[in-house]
Amino acid sequence: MKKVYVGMSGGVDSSVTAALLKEQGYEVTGVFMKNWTQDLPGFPCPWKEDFNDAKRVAVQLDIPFKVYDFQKEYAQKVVDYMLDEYRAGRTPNPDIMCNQEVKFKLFLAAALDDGADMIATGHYAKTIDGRLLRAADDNKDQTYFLYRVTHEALQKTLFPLGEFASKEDVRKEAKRLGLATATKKDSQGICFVGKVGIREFLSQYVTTKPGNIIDDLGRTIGQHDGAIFYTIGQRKGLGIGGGLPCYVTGKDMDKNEVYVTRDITSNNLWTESTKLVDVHWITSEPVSGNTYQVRTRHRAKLEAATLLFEESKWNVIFKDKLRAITPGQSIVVYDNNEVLGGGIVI
RNA sequence: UGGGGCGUGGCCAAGUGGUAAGGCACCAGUUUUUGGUACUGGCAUUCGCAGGUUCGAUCCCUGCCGCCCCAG
Repeated sequence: MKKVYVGMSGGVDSSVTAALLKEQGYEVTGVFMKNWTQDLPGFPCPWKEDFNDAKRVAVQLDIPFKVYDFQKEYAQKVVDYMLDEYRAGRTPNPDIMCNQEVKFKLFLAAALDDGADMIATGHYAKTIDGRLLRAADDNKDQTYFLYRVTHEALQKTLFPLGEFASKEDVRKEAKRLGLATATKKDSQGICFVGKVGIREFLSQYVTTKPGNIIDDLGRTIGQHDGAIFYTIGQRKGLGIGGGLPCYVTGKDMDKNEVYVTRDITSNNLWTESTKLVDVHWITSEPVSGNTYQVRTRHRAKLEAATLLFEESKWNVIFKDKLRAITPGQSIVVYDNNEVLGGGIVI
């Protein structure tokens, strides 16, 4: 009987994951990863609540329950990474880093060390022979967040929810199983900051100064309270009225300037190609010159793009120009249903 | 201080005698395990100010204030 350690966050998805595996005959142990516990002014960190929910479900399922404390590593690998990227003027994706560094590295290692044969999470994805495949439910597919997980880690991972046709089915399953978390609301936003906006979070760690908002004709048309808060394609929060909406097209951290356009078709907003850094390919790299499907943000539709390896860098040439391709964000490459890997926009 | 034009919510902007369109911004909500996007809803008892005409004025008249343009 295989021993599986299931990462239980206290949400429905991981609860169902644990329950299903147990039902399938695995020897399941629930593990709550304690990654972040700090409160922010006005926003208590929800970790305790989540912990209680996870524990509650473990008791219901009558499975062993453990807590792994990764706070130190999480702060370093995820939060510091995120802050550094923002300071550098890029827009990072901390959840991708969390999967790479914490869930599918630290957690996996600790679980194996504890005697586990496999780990499992409530991600909507499939894995076969250490390959990563899109979830059956295209609407919930979370492979975008998982492209940096290694082949070796995937070989020891189970994603039971990948076969579900919809989130509704997962909820039904949770109800059928009578899980305490069956009706718990889905979490959104960066996992560790909970309900807090990224803006409030960053404010705690960086000092910011007001600066100019400049349009494509070089005119200063407004003021912002810190370039770090803005990202490419952003519309809200600029406070500029009159005429058409404004979208951020770029920023200069040294000058503390934010650039915008009112022209939704502006070339500053639409990109036809980009280079990737820190690429990660799960089993093998793409064939240079071939066309694949890429995803430039979670839940964005797959877009055709040609991958070209030139001057030691992977270039992505989109079939159609894409909106708001943002440095620091990830582009994930798909070969039909399989995730080949991806990289970070330079 | 001669001529012309304008002043509608934070911004842009319709209306022009019958009781304030629309867009942007903003706020709220929905969607979303990143940022962001998108979607839905809310948002001027009031039209620079003061008088007058009228049953009734943002719309007509007078004066004042402010702004712009052309002449200078």
